[in-house]
Amino acid sequence: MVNKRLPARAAPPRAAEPRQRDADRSQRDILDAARDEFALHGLGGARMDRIAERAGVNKRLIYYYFESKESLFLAVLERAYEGIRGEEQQLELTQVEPTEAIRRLIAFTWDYYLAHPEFLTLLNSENLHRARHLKQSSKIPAMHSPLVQTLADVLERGHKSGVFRAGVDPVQLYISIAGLSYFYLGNNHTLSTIFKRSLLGPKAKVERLSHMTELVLGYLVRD
Amino acid sequence: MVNKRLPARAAPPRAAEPRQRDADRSQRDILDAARDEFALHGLGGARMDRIAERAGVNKRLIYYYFESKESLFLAVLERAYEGIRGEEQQLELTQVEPTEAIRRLIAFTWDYYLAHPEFLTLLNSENLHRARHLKQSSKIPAMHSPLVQTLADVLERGHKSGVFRAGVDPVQLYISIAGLSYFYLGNNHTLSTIFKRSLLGPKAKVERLSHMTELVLGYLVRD
Amino acid sequence: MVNKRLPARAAPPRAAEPRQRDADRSQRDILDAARDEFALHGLGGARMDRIAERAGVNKRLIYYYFESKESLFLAVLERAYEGIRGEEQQLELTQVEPTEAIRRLIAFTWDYYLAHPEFLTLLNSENLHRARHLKQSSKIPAMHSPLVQTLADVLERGHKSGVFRAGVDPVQLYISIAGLSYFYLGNNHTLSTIFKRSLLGPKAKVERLSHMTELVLGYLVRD
Amino acid sequence: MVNKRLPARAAPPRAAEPRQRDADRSQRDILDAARDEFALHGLGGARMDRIAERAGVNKRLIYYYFESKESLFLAVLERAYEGIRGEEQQLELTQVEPTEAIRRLIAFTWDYYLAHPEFLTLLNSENLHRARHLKQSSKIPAMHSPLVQTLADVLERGHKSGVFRAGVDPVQLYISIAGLSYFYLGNNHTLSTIFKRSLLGPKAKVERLSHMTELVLGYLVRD
DNA sequence: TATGAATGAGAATTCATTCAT
DNA sequence: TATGAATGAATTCTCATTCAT
Repeated sequence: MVNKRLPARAAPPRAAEPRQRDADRSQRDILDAARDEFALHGLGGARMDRIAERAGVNKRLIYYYFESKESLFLAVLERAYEGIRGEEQQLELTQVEPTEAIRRLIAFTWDYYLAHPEFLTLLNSENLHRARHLKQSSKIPAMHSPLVQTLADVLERGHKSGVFRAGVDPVQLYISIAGLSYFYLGNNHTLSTIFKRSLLGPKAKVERLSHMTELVLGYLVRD
Repeated sequence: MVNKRLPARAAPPRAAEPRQRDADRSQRDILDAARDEFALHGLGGARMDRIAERAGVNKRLIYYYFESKESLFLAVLERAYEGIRGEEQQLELTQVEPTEAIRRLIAFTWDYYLAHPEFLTLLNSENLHRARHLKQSSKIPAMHSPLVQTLADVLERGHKSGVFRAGVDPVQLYISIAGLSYFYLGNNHTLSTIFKRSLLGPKAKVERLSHMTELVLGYLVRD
Repeated sequence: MVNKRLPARAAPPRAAEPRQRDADRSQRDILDAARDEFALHGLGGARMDRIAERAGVNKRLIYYYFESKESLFLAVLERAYEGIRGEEQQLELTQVEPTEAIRRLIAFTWDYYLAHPEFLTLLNSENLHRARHLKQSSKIPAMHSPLVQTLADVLERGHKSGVFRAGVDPVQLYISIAGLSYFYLGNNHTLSTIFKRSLLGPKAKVERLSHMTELVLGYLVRD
Repeated sequence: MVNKRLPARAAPPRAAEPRQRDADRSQRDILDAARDEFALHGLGGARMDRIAERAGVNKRLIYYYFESKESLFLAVLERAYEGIRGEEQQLELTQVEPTEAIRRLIAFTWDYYLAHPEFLTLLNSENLHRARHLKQSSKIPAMHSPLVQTLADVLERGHKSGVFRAGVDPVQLYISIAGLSYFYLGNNHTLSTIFKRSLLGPKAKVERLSHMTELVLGYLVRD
């Protein structure tokens, strides 16, 4: 039941017969399993045993490819950022009208978080650890310059065409767009409990997305 | 020669001589220590040993007052919600103009999260555990009806006086207001790393607060 | 069979019923067991499991009293030095004639090493680790000043009374006296194998002691 | 992203490209590496991984040439004894005056131990294991008969010419000569710590050698 | 002859919790 | 109310060794 939250994505091999000697496949399986385990239990609560079992590999193999639990976590984190930033870049925000670009970005963020709840949990874990792992990675910060660049371009175009208000900081806006989805989805368990209301029903989801879109565009678009 | 005779550890926060027998004080100290420990390390990473040491009590005493780590966590969580909701109620949002009420709520949320970073971490932990503890508490949901009530009242007054737009869901709006601060502050470690930019300098803080206020009011206020 | 080498000295309690709550006794039992285990297998080869079993305590208790394997090793080492230096001081070398004092010291060293083979092995281990643990102890070097003092006194008295040669360095001499027994006993397994000759039979022991005594006195005493 | 792709370890001592197929060279490299590793960490503390890395060969190759860690240790031990006994035989002790022969033997032993500290550590390890490996070797004891023979000859010649005292057991004397250097050098870390004095400075070394020589000759030579 | 992939059986250490006083 | 002593069940990580090519 606990596992249900995470889509079964590439069911682990779990084969009883001796594992294929396929280094790449083994590493991928380990990373997939680790991502799910870390997402489900956090860094501290994750168990190397369970990761091995999920991945269908011998526990020792994890240490063969990844040095320790911590560096495995970093590897998972890097893959996670690669995932979202990679898809994000395919939105082609610079090719469409500014208003449409903002709509797309909000919807994409919302959909991605919905489809990848583990991403939220991983970030929470990493923040609990004060970005200790992230700070060892040079790859990750590099992925974010284009994002800021793109958003700045959208905002500028919007302003120049007289549609958007002036003086909007792209980083500030990005954090707001992300935060609107992040908090709703990542804290959905406590929120739905304290407000006694389902947040993930089909209707609720539609409503949230339009609320967020209206909120952001209501602010950006000047009349 | 042996450990117990030469306690080389960092000097305990409280006196070494047997603790005064003060039940209330002990419980409070335990809760404070637990809150800090859970905030710093999450539920999984928290150590009963450290809580006892921080609280200056014998570990056994924690079990005397609180049944287990889990129920200690719940007690901490209840106190945390009591804290924020209690202060929130003193904002007297129903007594002031709708626009001012929204400003106050945004600023209060921001300031409270800033002053109580442990609140964010506790919520993250609780969500990681799918609100398992919260669901055992009847006190907490009860605290939130007035909040929704109050916000609904503000929105209605704003609409009736022709200032606010119509059809705004108070829960939806509350989640947005909270999320805007929550994500920025709770994920500050990863965000400042990936965006290579300090988020907690005096100037950055002022800017964030006005960005959030403009965002929300830019959406709510109709022209 | 392997255990036979070390005298059973204070048979471990090994009781099945819950252990007495006697902190001192527990610590002593652990130290005794650790000494035997370290002596038998070296630091690297020693097993915390076996120490716990030998001591008749729960493995966890070892960590309760001693921080780690390494600091347990240091505690054992300190006790070992205390043992030999303590007995040595009761020889009253300053009270007897110089020649007799040297005889006594040689015989004592020989007998002590014979009775405490673990002392030799512990020192070997510590040297393998480049005295890493010893260097953390301030107690141990302090124990050795009196020894050097005493030996210096003996040598000086011997010289003044015209019996001993002049210019003998007490540290140098002590190392020689210790080394003569140490190598013979500590390397007895390889030596008896390569020389195809028992070194620990009653006759061999008598012969070794008189050889060493003649060697040292033959050098010291001038004619 | 993963370990195996970014080998961050200290650059291996040998080339990374597949090793030349040179059976003799590989075996020699393995033995050298194993000797160093065993000397540094003892049998129990030695790591097959490190030996392979040090030797610049694949770990599997060690098992190809040497059956197991234990038999590798024996091979190392045999080479070590061959080394010292081989050089010793070139001293030509039977060709020189008895007094000079003894001087040479003492100096050689001292110098050899100084130049080959690993020899001492290997012997310590082997004695810790009660000469378990040595006992499987027939080669090693055979190397020692000539040594005893030679020393017996020196002693007899010395006695016959009226220079040496009578009744000196060559094995006994050899053990003493070896022990005087062995203990000083092999236990140098603990000794220099407890006596708070450097034992390996140039002056200290000269003094030790003359002390040992005087000690032994003071005993042997009759007046 | 040579190697990368894989593993089972431990190893030290940790942790929440209970016992006895 | 308060505490020092004690523990069973994990948990991460290690290690010599074997498999498949």
